[in-house]
Amino acid sequence: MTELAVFPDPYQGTRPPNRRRGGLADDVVLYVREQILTGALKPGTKIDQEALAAALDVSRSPIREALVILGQEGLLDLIPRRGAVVADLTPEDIVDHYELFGVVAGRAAAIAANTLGKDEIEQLRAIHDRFVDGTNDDLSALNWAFHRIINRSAPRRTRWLLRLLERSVPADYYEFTDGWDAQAVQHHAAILEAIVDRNAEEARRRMEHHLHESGVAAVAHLELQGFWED
Amino acid sequence: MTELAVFPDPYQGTRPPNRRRGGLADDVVLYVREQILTGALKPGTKIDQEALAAALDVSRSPIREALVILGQEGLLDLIPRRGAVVADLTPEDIVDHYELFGVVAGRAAAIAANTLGKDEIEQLRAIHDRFVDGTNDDLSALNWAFHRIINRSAPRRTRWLLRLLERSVPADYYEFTDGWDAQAVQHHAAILEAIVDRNAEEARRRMEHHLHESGVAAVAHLELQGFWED
DNA sequence: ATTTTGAATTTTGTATACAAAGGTCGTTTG
DNA sequence: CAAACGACCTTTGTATACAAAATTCAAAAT
Repeated sequence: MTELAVFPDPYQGTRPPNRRRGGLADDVVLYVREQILTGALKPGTKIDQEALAAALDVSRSPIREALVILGQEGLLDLIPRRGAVVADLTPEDIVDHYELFGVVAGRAAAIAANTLGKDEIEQLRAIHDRFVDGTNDDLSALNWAFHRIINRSAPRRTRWLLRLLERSVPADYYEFTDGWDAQAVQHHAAILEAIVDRNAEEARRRMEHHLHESGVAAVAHLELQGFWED
Repeated sequence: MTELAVFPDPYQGTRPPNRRRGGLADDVVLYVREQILTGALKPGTKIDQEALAAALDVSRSPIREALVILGQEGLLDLIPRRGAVVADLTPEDIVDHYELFGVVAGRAAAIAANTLGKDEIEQLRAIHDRFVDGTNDDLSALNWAFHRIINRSAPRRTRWLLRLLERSVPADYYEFTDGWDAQAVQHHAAILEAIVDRNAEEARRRMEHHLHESGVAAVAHLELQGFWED
């Protein structure tokens, strides 16, 4: 099946060119997740394993493993002996999800404020400067790099949870929501300032606020896209 | 294979007596998770699918689905074409995990302080009173009931994450750690008070503190059990 | 003696086969 | 006419078979 690059790939380039990453299940996960998050698969829709297998030209084995993963992510409801259905994703769910993202990323920001080295703070500032500039760069990559430096300072389990929360939610709103870049620049600036000041509590609050606003933007984006039509 | 009841089951009694819940994969998950969390399976140990299948007398299909789930929970590292390895679980990981548990449960507590009805608060107080009394009751069940009422008030996604965080960590420390019951009573009392006072920020702080201390207790319990020996 | 190489073996990943539970739809019965 | 029943079909869950990658281990080369 075709490989769809939906999210930034930290392993980019570090992997032999034409070698597949994981198994077919990973591809199925990416495909179905995309279908759900773009609204192509509406909540309540039953996943027909056989049909999906036929459509993607794989057997049911990798399909089933993919469904298990998406079930764990909360994007599918797996009902024993009755199959998988697309989970209900209301605006409240999205807001709630980003709120959770906020408290976890906020924890990471607080840790970053306490532990980031002078050099890492310089990196952060350099990335932020390019983000402010806004020309000659992929903004979403810079946004990702900014958060990456902060999150890297958090302990392992926190990084694990951040990755999980990042996956199961639409990630392309910042490319389309009008005025979001300007807002994000403000937020990042405030977060950076708090980190420079070694003010952990303020860094936490500002990161929570940033993610809260991200949630609002994500909901607006989905509504505009007709995610909740019909 | 034998069914091992490790965690409290909210569906207890609401399900036809002799009917299995999910598939065999669920049983495998419970079994392997228990093996990992009790230290029977040490970090770094490779999971032999064939051997596990033989040991539990099932085929590799449910085994593989179980490994995927445990991989998502962070208890196994799944390396493509190379198999599953028991993940490293250091004291720092446990502490970090409970800290995360804390910020999420803290969010739930804050919401509870704002939204719980008078009747629900009465239920909470009733359960807490029995918890304080300490006789004629299963303390761990009461502990669970206390948190359940609070968590029920949180939105769906938050409840989902709480369930996830609850699973992948040892849950029986409170039965063995000396003096834990007394501490838990104090914590619960403080949380209840903040909720009664409709003081959301205080409820959050106290819940975070409660989970933080739980993490400390969990680490102490694991250390006492020789979880990190050899 | 250490490293390298490559066939044999093991183990994973995927496909297919089979058993059983769930759903469908027409018939029957009150 | 509505509800209950049941034979038929569909779909899931599990087992098995097969292909390909990884590991092992012994022999050869440096």
